Amino acid sequence: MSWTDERVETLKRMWAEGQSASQIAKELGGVTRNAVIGKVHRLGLSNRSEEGAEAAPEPVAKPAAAAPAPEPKPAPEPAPAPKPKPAVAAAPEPTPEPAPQVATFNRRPIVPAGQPLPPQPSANEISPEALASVREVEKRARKLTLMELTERTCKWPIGDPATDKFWFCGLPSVPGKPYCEAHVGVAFQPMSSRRDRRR
DNA sequence: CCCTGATTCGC
DNA sequence: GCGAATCAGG
Repeated sequence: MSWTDERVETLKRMWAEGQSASQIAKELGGVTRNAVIGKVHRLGLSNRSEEGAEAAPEPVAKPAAAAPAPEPKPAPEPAPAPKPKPAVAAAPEPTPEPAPQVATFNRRPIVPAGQPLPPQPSANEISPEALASVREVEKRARKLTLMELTERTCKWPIGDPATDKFWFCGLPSVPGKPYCEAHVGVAFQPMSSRRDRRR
């Protein structure tokens, strides 16, 4: 891979946005973070501050709600809409994943108005052990913020996104999965037997 | 250990 | 110019 104008442009844009070198490298593909850093320096924009330009935009975002996919995969064009919904995982998983139930047990989840929440798993069949495990593990959640999540941290949302009482599990995720052991247990269920009979 | 950017230096 | 290796740090 070489530094085509287009790739350089993407690099510049992402760097300006506060994306890390490794993130940029992933986006571009075919290069390592070292390459990105090297290029950044050669371009002379090592310092993220730009004279007479934007007022240093904080890294990525400071969402009041939630802005999931920190990885705008394609399109070097559009700015990543920081508006998405409580959906989180970016799992290349074919497994049916019943959107994480965001908080609340005795109440219908309070969704930040607007975005339709994906199909609720509702009263599905999750082993009591799994549920117990989840309750247990959530007490030890690292309570990470959106920006603290990495590919190795559990991205299971805990709490109500509409309030301050919201964070992500953050415990070590199962390799290849977006969640920790406990949350994988409730997130990934086998093709339900007869639920959903038709269609 | 995970991650960050910075620097060096052979290519 | 490029980027792996290395350094320095959180």
